Amino acid sequence: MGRAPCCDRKGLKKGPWTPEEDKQLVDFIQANGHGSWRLLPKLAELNRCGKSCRLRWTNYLRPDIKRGPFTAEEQKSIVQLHGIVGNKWSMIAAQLPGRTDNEIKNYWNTHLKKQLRRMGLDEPPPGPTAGCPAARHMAQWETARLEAEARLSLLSSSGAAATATTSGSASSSSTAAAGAAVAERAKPADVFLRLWNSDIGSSFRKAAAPVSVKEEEAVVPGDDSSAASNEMDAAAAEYQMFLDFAGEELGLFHGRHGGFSLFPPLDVLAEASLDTAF
DNA sequence: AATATTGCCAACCGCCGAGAT
DNA sequence: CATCTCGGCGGTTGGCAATAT
Repeated sequence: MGRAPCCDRKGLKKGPWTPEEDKQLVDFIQANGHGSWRLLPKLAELNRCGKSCRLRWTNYLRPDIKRGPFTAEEQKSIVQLHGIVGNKWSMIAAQLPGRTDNEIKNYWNTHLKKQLRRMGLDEPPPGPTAGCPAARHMAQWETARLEAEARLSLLSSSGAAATATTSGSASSSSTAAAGAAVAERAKPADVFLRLWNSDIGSSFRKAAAPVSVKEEEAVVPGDDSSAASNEMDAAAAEYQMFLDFAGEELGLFHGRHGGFSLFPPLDVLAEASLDTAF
């Protein structure tokens, strides 16, 4: 019953790959394709588990992998996407051509997480709402919102007097409202703001806010948590609506724009071509 | 110069869903 | 339908390099 065993787990080499092993693997895949990873090590005469070969190929040897430091645009995309989908590294990687999920995960854990922590925007401490995706991602959401506002002031400064709202991470919904007002006047091709100012964004904000506040409250064991639980469910539902909206309306997770970023480059933004965004 | 500490990242581990038998 | 593996994913770790003391 079932398939044949994956591989003989005895005597297989582990640890860092040597240049010779790399060459063997690359030569074989370029000549034959990887086909079945289970059979590959035997066919390529590698003393490695198929899983190890797959990992080495996808994370390091693949010819289309982009090496080198992350660009500012890539960093932004990672932060924004992480704010939306969380630790779905493969999903984030799919939007960043040439980058692997492992690379992005490492970069997040070693660089971006620290940056956000310095800004006071790291994930909330474990608590009663730790499992609520809406609460968990509000900090990153806020990061993206602040950038949208900064871009708005740049855009509006060319026409009318700029009402810059870059007041830092402590800014509240009032600055969001100010940003929305400017957005209404400027009609920018800003995907984020369109989303933020939509009914979906509005209901998401309303649903998420009480959860964030509750997060700071201590929970006494034995308390009736059904009310809080209901709010968590509501916030999660709103969050799901946002995800659906982002995915279906914006083509966020289908690479429709080829190399996704919520924020197009400023020069593109200045041309304000809505057709390219939707 | 020697040692300790910190940061980085390649690779491993364990879990899970899909699919084969 | 049950059982089992494969392939893929996210979390974690170990070792090396860089930096600080």
